[in-house]
Amino acid sequence: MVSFEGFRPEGSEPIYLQIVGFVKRGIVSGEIPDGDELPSRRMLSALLGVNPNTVQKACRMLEDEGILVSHAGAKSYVACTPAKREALRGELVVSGAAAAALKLKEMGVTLEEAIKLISKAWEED
Amino acid sequence: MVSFEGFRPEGSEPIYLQIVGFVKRGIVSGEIPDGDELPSRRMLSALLGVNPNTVQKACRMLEDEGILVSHAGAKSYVACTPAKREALRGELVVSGAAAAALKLKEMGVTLEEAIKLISKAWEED
DNA sequence: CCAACTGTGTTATTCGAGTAGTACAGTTCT
DNA sequence: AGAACTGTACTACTCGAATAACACAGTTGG
Repeated sequence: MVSFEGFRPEGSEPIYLQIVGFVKRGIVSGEIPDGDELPSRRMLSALLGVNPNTVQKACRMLEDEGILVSHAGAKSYVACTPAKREALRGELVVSGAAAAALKLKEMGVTLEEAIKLISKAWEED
Repeated sequence: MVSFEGFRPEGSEPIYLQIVGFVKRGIVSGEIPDGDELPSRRMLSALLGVNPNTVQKACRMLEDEGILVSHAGAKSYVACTPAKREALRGELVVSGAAAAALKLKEMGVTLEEAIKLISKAWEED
């Protein structure tokens, strides 16, 4: 069963996109294995304190991307082949690192300084 | 005069917040010096292709934070003491690095891998 | 002075995200 | 079979972001 313990909606990004991102990152990290069961829409919405429709929208998006399999009446399961997992990893990690690097660089931070800051943040978490 | 050449609204983040962030990063990088003149609301909205009210909302927020000085009828100028600039730098750089580190770490990326990715993204931009 | 700018404020409208409640159909298990 | 779940669909509503079109007051330069 996929655990949503470390997840709380925050910031201005739409909640359903945050849910999608959370699941994707969980898959990439290996924390969410292939075939893992997803909590029901109602269960999950209660756990996260958000509306069932918001959860449904996230699930719909995950299903459209082929990461989730849902059948009416039955439970939902994560379906992610190793190939798709690698593609996801590339998509998320590279874009994430690039976006962070771009913003830091834009502020006049040197590469050495950036590495130092990243390393420091790494420890503190 | 503050240049908005490298700026285009994108993503789900509200445009007025993106404008605020752009100006803040410009100040931190030194690209926008203290006392620099800001394009008028109408001029800026035409340049960015957004509504004057959206620009006004961003300017209002910057003024509330003491980064911008506006007088009715007169032009607007950036007003940022060295101390405030350092505070901004800390706020943006540290939080940016921390957010990047958190996301990468969450995906099971090692620190060495993260540094490698950041370095690569640094060159490519 | 006066025309052309500047910032500011107001009202109305559109649009998407999120909330709320309900209904329906398929499955799973006893 | 029947109860209890499951996903799915739908409508109505609130709220904030963004747009649009103004009106008003202060500043500036010819």
